[in-house]
Amino acid sequence: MSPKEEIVASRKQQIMNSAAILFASQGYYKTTTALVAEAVGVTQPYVFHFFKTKEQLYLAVLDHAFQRMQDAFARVEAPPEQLSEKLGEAFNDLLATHKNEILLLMQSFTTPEPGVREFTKERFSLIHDRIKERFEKAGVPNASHEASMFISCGLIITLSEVLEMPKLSPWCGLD
Amino acid sequence: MSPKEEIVASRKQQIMNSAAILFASQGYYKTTTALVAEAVGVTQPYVFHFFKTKEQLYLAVLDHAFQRMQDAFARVEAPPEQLSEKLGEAFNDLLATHKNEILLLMQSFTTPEPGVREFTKERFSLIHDRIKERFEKAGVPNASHEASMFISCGLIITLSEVLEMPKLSPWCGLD
DNA sequence: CTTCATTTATTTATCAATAAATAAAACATG
DNA sequence: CATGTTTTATTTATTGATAAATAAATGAAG
Repeated sequence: MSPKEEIVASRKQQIMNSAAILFASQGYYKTTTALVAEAVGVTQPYVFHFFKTKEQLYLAVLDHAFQRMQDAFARVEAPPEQLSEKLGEAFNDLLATHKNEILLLMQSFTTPEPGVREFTKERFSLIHDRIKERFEKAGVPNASHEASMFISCGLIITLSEVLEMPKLSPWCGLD
Repeated sequence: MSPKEEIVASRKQQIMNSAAILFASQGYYKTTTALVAEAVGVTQPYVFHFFKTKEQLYLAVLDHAFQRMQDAFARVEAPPEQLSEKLGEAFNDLLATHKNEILLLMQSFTTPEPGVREFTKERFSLIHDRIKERFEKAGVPNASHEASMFISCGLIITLSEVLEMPKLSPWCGLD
Protein backbone atom coordinates (compact mmCIF):
# COMPACT_ATOMS: atom_id res chain seq x y z
CA MET A 1 0.00 0.00 0.00
CA SER A 2 1.58 3.25 -1.16
CA PRO A 3 1.52 6.23 1.23
CA LYS A 4 -1.17 7.81 -0.90
CA GLU A 5 -3.38 4.78 -0.59
CA GLU A 6 -2.72 4.75 3.12
CA ILE A 7 -4.25 8.18 3.42
CA VAL A 8 -7.26 7.13 1.41
CA ALA A 9 -7.66 4.00 3.46
CA SER A 10 -7.35 6.00 6.62
CA ARG A 11 -9.98 8.46 5.44
CA LYS A 12 -12.30 5.62 4.62
CA GLN A 13 -11.57 4.02 7.94
CA GLN A 14 -12.05 7.28 9.77
CA ILE A 15 -15.44 7.61 8.16
CA MET A 16 -16.36 4.05 9.10
CA ASN A 17 -15.20 4.58 12.66
CA SER A 18 -17.18 7.74 13.15
CA ALA A 19 -20.14 6.17 11.44
CA ALA A 20 -19.98 3.18 13.80
CA ILE A 21 -20.11 5.46 16.83
CA LEU A 22 -22.96 7.53 15.46
CA PHE A 23 -25.00 4.64 14.08
CA ALA A 24 -24.63 2.78 17.38
CA SER A 25 -25.80 5.67 19.50
CA GLN A 26 -28.31 7.38 17.23
CA GLY A 27 -29.43 4.66 14.88
CA TYR A 28 -29.59 4.65 11.11
CA TYR A 29 -32.08 7.43 10.50
CA LYS A 30 -30.91 10.05 12.97
CA THR A 31 -27.34 9.64 11.79
CA THR A 32 -27.05 11.95 8.82
CA THR A 33 -24.19 11.77 6.39
CA ALA A 34 -23.46 15.37 7.36
CA LEU A 35 -22.95 14.33 10.98
CA VAL A 36 -20.58 11.56 9.96
CA ALA A 37 -18.64 13.96 7.78
CA GLU A 38 -18.45 16.56 10.51
CA ALA A 39 -17.16 14.00 13.00
CA VAL A 40 -14.30 13.19 10.65
CA GLY A 41 -13.70 16.80 9.67
CA VAL A 42 -14.71 16.45 6.06
CA THR A 43 -17.53 17.77 3.91
CA GLN A 44 -20.76 15.83 3.55
CA PRO A 45 -20.62 15.06 -0.18
CA TYR A 46 -17.15 13.61 0.27
CA VAL A 47 -18.63 10.68 2.15
CA PHE A 48 -20.24 9.66 -1.12
CA HIS A 49 -16.85 9.43 -2.71
CA PHE A 50 -16.20 6.32 -0.62
CA PHE A 51 -19.70 4.93 -0.29
CA LYS A 52 -22.23 5.05 -3.07
CA THR A 53 -25.17 5.44 -0.68
CA LYS A 54 -25.77 5.92 3.01
CA GLU A 55 -27.00 2.35 3.18
CA GLN A 56 -23.75 1.10 1.69
CA LEU A 57 -21.87 2.91 4.42
CA TYR A 58 -24.09 1.36 7.06
CA LEU A 59 -23.67 -2.11 5.60
CA ALA A 60 -19.90 -1.68 5.43
CA VAL A 61 -19.75 -0.76 9.10
CA LEU A 62 -22.11 -3.59 10.00
CA ASP A 63 -20.10 -6.08 7.99
CA HIS A 64 -16.96 -5.04 9.80
CA ALA A 65 -18.62 -5.48 13.17
CA PHE A 66 -20.03 -8.91 12.35
CA GLN A 67 -16.67 -10.01 11.00
CA ARG A 68 -14.86 -9.00 14.16
CA MET A 69 -17.38 -10.90 16.25
CA GLN A 70 -17.10 -14.03 14.15
CA ASP A 71 -13.32 -13.89 14.44
CA ALA A 72 -13.48 -13.42 18.19
CA PHE A 73 -15.67 -16.50 18.59
CA ALA A 74 -13.56 -18.51 16.17
CA ARG A 75 -10.48 -17.74 18.26
CA VAL A 76 -12.04 -19.22 21.40
CA GLU A 77 -10.67 -22.56 22.48
CA ALA A 78 -12.01 -24.32 25.52
CA PRO A 79 -12.89 -27.76 26.85
CA PRO A 80 -16.56 -28.68 26.37
CA GLU A 81 -17.65 -27.83 29.90
CA GLN A 82 -16.13 -24.34 29.67
CA LEU A 83 -17.17 -23.50 26.11
CA SER A 84 -20.24 -21.47 26.98
CA GLU A 85 -18.34 -19.51 29.60
CA LYS A 86 -15.41 -18.82 27.30
CA LEU A 87 -17.64 -17.67 24.47
CA GLY A 88 -19.32 -15.37 26.94
CA GLU A 89 -15.96 -13.97 27.96
CA ALA A 90 -15.10 -13.35 24.33
CA PHE A 91 -18.33 -11.42 23.95
CA ASN A 92 -17.61 -9.38 27.05
CA ASP A 93 -14.10 -8.58 25.87
CA LEU A 94 -15.53 -7.37 22.61
CA LEU A 95 -18.08 -5.30 24.45
CA ALA A 96 -15.26 -3.69 26.39
CA THR A 97 -13.01 -3.01 23.41
CA HIS A 98 -15.56 -2.36 20.68
CA LYS A 99 -18.76 -1.40 22.43
CA ASN A 100 -20.01 0.65 19.48
CA GLU A 101 -19.82 -2.21 17.06
CA ILE A 102 -21.50 -4.63 19.44
CA LEU A 103 -24.36 -2.29 20.21
CA LEU A 104 -24.68 -1.57 16.52
CA LEU A 105 -25.01 -5.15 15.40
CA MET A 106 -27.26 -6.22 18.25
CA GLN A 107 -29.63 -3.41 17.29
CA SER A 108 -29.32 -3.69 13.54
CA PHE A 109 -32.26 -6.06 13.19
CA THR A 110 -34.47 -3.10 14.03
CA THR A 111 -33.53 -1.07 10.96
CA PRO A 112 -36.40 -1.58 8.53
CA GLU A 113 -34.45 -0.86 5.37
CA PRO A 114 -34.96 -3.95 3.20
CA GLY A 115 -31.30 -4.23 2.29
CA VAL A 116 -30.27 -3.98 5.91
CA ARG A 117 -32.85 -6.57 6.96
CA GLU A 118 -31.62 -9.08 4.47
CA PHE A 119 -28.00 -8.56 5.38
CA THR A 120 -28.71 -8.72 9.10
CA LYS A 121 -30.74 -11.87 8.71
CA GLU A 122 -27.97 -13.56 6.79
CA ARG A 123 -25.34 -12.64 9.33
CA PHE A 124 -27.36 -13.55 12.40
CA SER A 125 -28.05 -16.86 10.76
CA LEU A 126 -24.33 -17.39 10.27
CA ILE A 127 -23.52 -16.46 13.86
CA HIS A 128 -26.17 -18.84 15.13
CA ASP A 129 -24.91 -21.65 12.93
CA ARG A 130 -21.32 -21.19 14.05
CA ILE A 131 -22.19 -21.11 17.72
CA LYS A 132 -24.42 -24.12 17.28
CA GLU A 133 -21.57 -26.00 15.60
CA ARG A 134 -19.28 -25.19 18.48
CA PHE A 135 -21.76 -26.60 20.97
CA GLU A 136 -22.37 -29.64 18.81
CA LYS A 137 -18.68 -30.42 18.52
CA ALA A 138 -18.45 -30.04 22.30
CA GLY A 139 -21.16 -32.68 22.64
CA VAL A 140 -23.73 -30.36 24.18
CA PRO A 141 -27.19 -32.02 23.93
CA ASN A 142 -29.45 -29.31 22.54
CA ALA A 143 -26.95 -27.20 20.63
CA SER A 144 -29.43 -25.06 18.69
CA HIS A 145 -31.33 -24.14 21.83
CA GLU A 146 -28.07 -23.36 23.58
CA ALA A 147 -26.97 -21.10 20.73
CA SER A 148 -30.25 -19.22 20.89
CA MET A 149 -29.91 -18.69 24.62
CA PHE A 150 -26.39 -17.43 24.09
CA ILE A 151 -27.57 -14.84 21.58
CA SER A 152 -30.50 -13.85 23.77
CA CYS A 153 -27.97 -13.13 26.49
CA GLY A 154 -26.22 -10.76 24.11
CA LEU A 155 -29.52 -9.06 23.43
CA ILE A 156 -30.38 -8.39 27.05
CA ILE A 157 -26.89 -7.10 27.73
CA THR A 158 -27.36 -4.72 24.82
CA LEU A 159 -30.71 -3.65 26.17
CA SER A 160 -29.19 -3.00 29.57
CA GLU A 161 -26.44 -0.92 27.97
CA VAL A 162 -28.73 1.08 25.71
CA LEU A 163 -31.16 1.92 28.50
CA GLU A 164 -28.37 2.29 31.05
CA MET A 165 -30.07 -0.19 33.34
CA PRO A 166 -27.41 -2.35 34.99
CA LYS A 167 -30.06 -4.28 36.90
CA LEU A 168 -31.21 -5.76 33.58
CA SER A 169 -27.84 -7.41 33.03
CA PRO A 170 -28.07 -11.10 33.87
CA TRP A 171 -24.79 -10.96 35.85
CA CYS A 172 -26.04 -8.14 37.97
CA GLY A 173 -25.69 -9.52 41.47
CA LEU A 174 -23.30 -12.33 40.56
CA ASP A 175 -20.15 -12.92 38.58
CA MET B 1 -70.05 7.95 26.34
CA SER B 2 -72.39 9.78 23.96
CA PRO B 3 -72.56 8.60 20.34
CA LYS B 4 -70.61 11.70 19.33
CA GLU B 5 -67.79 10.83 21.69
CA GLU B 6 -67.88 7.27 20.45
CA ILE B 7 -67.11 8.36 16.95
CA VAL B 8 -64.26 10.55 18.12
CA ALA B 9 -62.90 7.80 20.31
CA SER B 10 -63.12 5.35 17.49
CA ARG B 11 -61.21 7.68 15.17
CA LYS B 12 -58.49 8.05 17.76
CA GLN B 13 -58.43 4.33 18.31
CA GLN B 14 -58.34 3.64 14.60
CA ILE B 15 -55.33 5.90 14.31
CA MET B 16 -53.61 4.18 17.21
CA ASN B 17 -54.35 0.76 15.75
CA SER B 18 -52.99 1.59 12.34
CA ALA B 19 -50.02 3.31 13.93
CA ALA B 20 -49.25 0.23 16.01
CA ILE B 21 -49.15 -1.94 12.90
CA LEU B 22 -46.99 0.49 10.97
CA PHE B 23 -44.63 1.37 13.81
CA ALA B 24 -44.14 -2.31 14.57
CA SER B 25 -43.28 -3.26 11.01
CA GLN B 26 -41.53 -0.12 9.75
CA GLY B 27 -40.23 1.51 12.89
CA TYR B 28 -40.60 5.07 14.07
CA TYR B 29 -38.86 6.93 11.27
CA LYS B 30 -40.15 5.12 8.22
CA THR B 31 -43.69 5.38 9.50
CA THR B 32 -44.84 8.79 8.31
CA THR B 33 -47.91 10.49 9.67
CA ALA B 34 -49.19 10.45 6.10
CA LEU B 35 -49.00 6.64 6.02
CA VAL B 36 -50.87 6.35 9.28
CA ALA B 37 -53.54 8.72 8.02
CA GLU B 38 -53.85 6.85 4.75
CA ALA B 39 -54.24 3.53 6.54
CA VAL B 40 -57.18 4.96 8.48
CA GLY B 41 -58.62 6.78 5.48
CA VAL B 42 -58.14 10.26 6.82
CA THR B 43 -55.96 13.21 5.85
CA GLN B 44 -52.50 13.60 7.31
CA PRO B 45 -53.01 16.86 9.23
CA TYR B 46 -56.00 15.35 10.96
CA VAL B 47 -53.71 13.04 12.89
CA PHE B 48 -52.37 16.14 14.64
CA HIS B 49 -55.84 16.93 15.86
CA PHE B 50 -55.58 13.94 18.19
CA PHE B 51 -51.87 13.88 18.88
CA LYS B 52 -49.82 17.03 19.30
CA THR B 53 -46.72 15.47 17.73
CA LYS B 54 -45.71 12.27 16.01
CA GLU B 55 -43.78 11.32 19.11
CA GLN B 56 -46.90 11.72 21.24
CA LEU B 57 -48.70 9.31 18.94
CA TYR B 58 -45.85 6.82 19.24
CA LEU B 59 -45.80 7.12 23.01
CA ALA B 60 -49.55 6.67 23.22
CA VAL B 61 -49.35 3.45 21.22
CA LEU B 62 -46.37 2.27 23.23
CA ASP B 63 -48.10 3.03 26.50
CA HIS B 64 -51.09 1.01 25.42
CA ALA B 65 -48.89 -1.94 24.53
CA PHE B 66 -46.96 -1.87 27.79
CA GLN B 67 -50.19 -1.59 29.73
CA ARG B 68 -51.66 -4.63 28.06
CA MET B 69 -48.53 -6.62 28.81
CA GLN B 70 -48.47 -5.60 32.44
CA ASP B 71 -52.10 -6.59 32.79
CA ALA B 72 -51.49 -9.94 31.14
CA PHE B 73 -48.69 -10.75 33.57
CA ALA B 74 -50.69 -9.48 36.54
CA ARG B 75 -53.50 -11.83 35.64
CA VAL B 76 -51.23 -14.89 35.78
CA GLU B 77 -51.71 -17.13 38.77
CA ALA B 78 -49.57 -20.19 39.27
CA PRO B 79 -47.86 -22.25 41.93
CA PRO B 80 -44.17 -21.32 42.39
CA GLU B 81 -42.78 -24.17 40.32
CA GLN B 82 -45.00 -23.26 37.35
CA LEU B 83 -44.70 -19.48 37.55
CA SER B 84 -42.02 -19.11 34.90
CA GLU B 85 -43.86 -21.39 32.52
CA LYS B 86 -47.21 -19.64 33.05
CA LEU B 87 -45.68 -16.20 32.53
CA GLY B 88 -44.15 -17.51 29.33
CA GLU B 89 -47.55 -18.75 28.21
CA ALA B 90 -49.05 -15.35 28.91
CA PHE B 91 -46.36 -13.80 26.73
CA ASN B 92 -47.02 -16.26 23.93
CA ASP B 93 -50.75 -15.66 24.10
CA LEU B 94 -50.10 -11.96 23.79
CA LEU B 95 -47.77 -12.59 20.87
CA ALA B 96 -50.55 -14.51 19.16
CA THR B 97 -53.31 -11.99 19.80
CA HIS B 98 -51.37 -8.71 19.68
CA LYS B 99 -48.22 -9.44 17.74
CA ASN B 100 -47.86 -5.85 16.58
CA GLU B 101 -47.81 -4.42 20.05
CA ILE B 102 -45.36 -7.00 21.31
CA LEU B 103 -42.94 -6.49 18.45
CA LEU B 104 -43.32 -2.77 18.91
CA LEU B 105 -42.43 -2.67 22.56
CA MET B 106 -39.61 -5.18 22.33
CA GLN B 107 -38.03 -3.00 19.64
CA SER B 108 -38.84 0.36 21.15
CA PHE B 109 -35.56 0.63 23.04
CA THR B 110 -33.90 1.11 19.67
CA THR B 111 -35.67 4.37 18.88
CA PRO B 112 -33.14 7.09 19.70
CA GLU B 113 -35.65 9.85 20.33
CA PRO B 114 -34.83 11.11 23.84
CA GLY B 115 -38.45 11.16 24.94
CA VAL B 116 -38.96 7.62 23.70
CA ARG B 117 -35.79 6.43 25.40
CA GLU B 118 -36.85 7.80 28.73
CA PHE B 119 -40.32 6.35 28.48
CA THR B 120 -39.06 2.96 27.36
CA LYS B 121 -36.50 2.86 30.12
CA GLU B 122 -39.13 3.62 32.73
CA ARG B 123 -41.49 0.96 31.45
CA PHE B 124 -38.89 -1.77 31.02
CA SER B 125 -37.79 -1.02 34.56
CA LEU B 126 -41.36 -1.47 35.76
CA ILE B 127 -41.79 -4.73 33.88
CA HIS B 128 -38.56 -6.07 35.30
CA ASP B 129 -39.55 -5.06 38.83
CA ARG B 130 -42.94 -6.69 38.56
CA ILE B 131 -41.56 -9.95 37.20
CA LYS B 132 -38.87 -9.92 39.85
CA GLU B 133 -41.49 -9.47 42.55
CA ARG B 134 -43.44 -12.40 41.22
CA PHE B 135 -40.38 -14.64 41.38
CA GLU B 136 -39.50 -13.34 44.82
CA LYS B 137 -42.95 -14.06 46.19
CA ALA B 138 -42.68 -17.52 44.68
CA GLY B 139 -39.48 -18.04 46.62
CA VAL B 140 -37.23 -18.30 43.59
CA PRO B 141 -33.59 -17.84 44.72
CA ASN B 142 -32.15 -15.30 42.28
CA ALA B 143 -35.28 -13.42 41.30
CA SER B 144 -33.61 -10.50 39.53
CA HIS B 145 -31.51 -12.80 37.38
CA GLU B 146 -34.56 -14.88 36.60
CA ALA B 147 -36.50 -11.79 35.56
CA SER B 148 -33.68 -10.74 33.23
CA MET B 149 -33.58 -14.16 31.62
CA PHE B 150 -37.32 -14.02 31.12
CA ILE B 151 -37.07 -10.68 29.33
CA SER B 152 -34.12 -11.88 27.26
CA CYS B 153 -36.31 -14.72 26.10
CA GLY B 154 -38.84 -12.19 24.89
CA LEU B 155 -36.09 -10.39 23.04
CA ILE B 156 -34.85 -13.41 21.12
CA ILE B 157 -38.39 -14.40 20.24
CA THR B 158 -38.87 -10.92 18.85
CA LEU B 159 -35.63 -11.17 16.91
CA SER B 160 -36.73 -14.48 15.46
CA GLU B 161 -40.06 -12.96 14.42
CA VAL B 162 -38.57 -9.81 12.91
CA LEU B 163 -35.97 -11.70 10.89
CA GLU B 164 -38.37 -14.54 10.15
CA MET B 165 -35.88 -17.06 11.49
CA PRO B 166 -37.77 -19.74 13.41
CA LYS B 167 -34.54 -21.55 14.20
CA LEU B 168 -33.62 -18.64 16.48
CA SER B 169 -36.62 -19.25 18.69
CA PRO B 170 -35.54 -21.05 21.85
CA TRP B 171 -38.41 -23.54 21.57
CA CYS B 172 -37.44 -24.47 18.08
CA GLY B 173 -36.94 -28.21 18.31
CA LEU B 174 -38.85 -28.66 21.55
CA ASP B 175 -42.15 -27.67 23.11
C1' DC C 1 -90.89 22.79 12.42
C1' DT C 2 -87.81 25.94 10.67
C1' DT C 3 -84.23 29.19 10.90
C1' DC C 4 -80.11 30.82 12.86
C1' DA C 5 -76.04 30.07 15.65
C1' DT C 6 -72.43 27.30 17.46
C1' DT C 7 -69.68 23.53 17.95
C1' DT C 8 -67.38 19.44 16.07
C1' DA C 9 -65.21 16.95 12.40
C1' DT C 10 -62.37 17.09 8.54
C1' DT C 11 -59.98 18.91 4.47
C1' DT C 12 -57.09 22.02 1.44
C1' DA C 13 -53.23 24.51 0.90
C1' DT C 14 -48.89 25.47 2.31
C1' DC C 15 -44.55 26.26 5.04
C1' DA C 16 -40.07 25.48 6.71
C1' DA C 17 -36.61 22.36 7.50
C1' DT C 18 -33.85 18.60 6.63
C1' DA C 19 -31.25 15.24 4.07
C1' DA C 20 -29.47 12.47 0.44
C1' DA C 21 -27.37 12.80 -3.71
C1' DT C 22 -25.04 14.99 -8.05
C1' DA C 23 -21.99 17.82 -10.76
C1' DA C 24 -18.52 20.47 -11.39
C1' DA C 25 -14.97 23.28 -9.81
C1' DA C 26 -10.63 23.89 -7.07
C1' DC C 27 -6.64 22.21 -4.91
C1' DA C 28 -2.63 19.61 -4.16
C1' DT C 29 1.37 17.09 -5.46
C1' DG C 30 4.42 13.96 -7.63
C1' DC D 1 0.29 18.56 -16.61
C1' DA D 2 -2.16 14.89 -14.79
C1' DT D 3 -4.11 12.25 -11.30
C1' DG D 4 -6.26 11.73 -7.13
C1' DT D 5 -8.38 14.41 -3.30
C1' DT D 6 -11.63 17.55 -1.45
C1' DT D 7 -14.87 21.44 -1.60
C1' DT D 8 -18.67 24.60 -3.27
C1' DA D 9 -22.89 25.04 -5.04
C1' DT D 10 -27.11 23.10 -5.95
C1' DT D 11 -31.06 19.90 -6.70
C1' DT D 12 -34.76 17.17 -5.51
C1' DA D 13 -37.64 14.89 -2.41
C1' DT D 14 -39.65 14.16 1.86
C1' DT D 15 -41.88 15.22 6.10
C1' DG D 16 -43.64 17.14 10.25
C1' DA D 17 -46.37 20.78 11.35
C1' DT D 18 -49.61 25.06 10.99
C1' DA D 19 -53.43 27.81 9.55
C1' DA D 20 -57.35 28.61 7.52
C1' DA D 21 -61.40 27.00 5.14
C1' DT D 22 -65.37 23.82 4.52
C1' DA D 23 -68.86 20.73 5.82
C1' DA D 24 -71.73 18.45 8.77
C1' DA D 25 -74.14 17.97 12.94
C1' DT D 26 -76.31 19.77 17.03
C1' DG D 27 -78.98 22.82 19.58
C1' DA D 28 -81.64 27.01 20.69
C1' DA D 29 -85.23 30.44 19.63
C1' DG D 30 -89.07 32.13 17.47
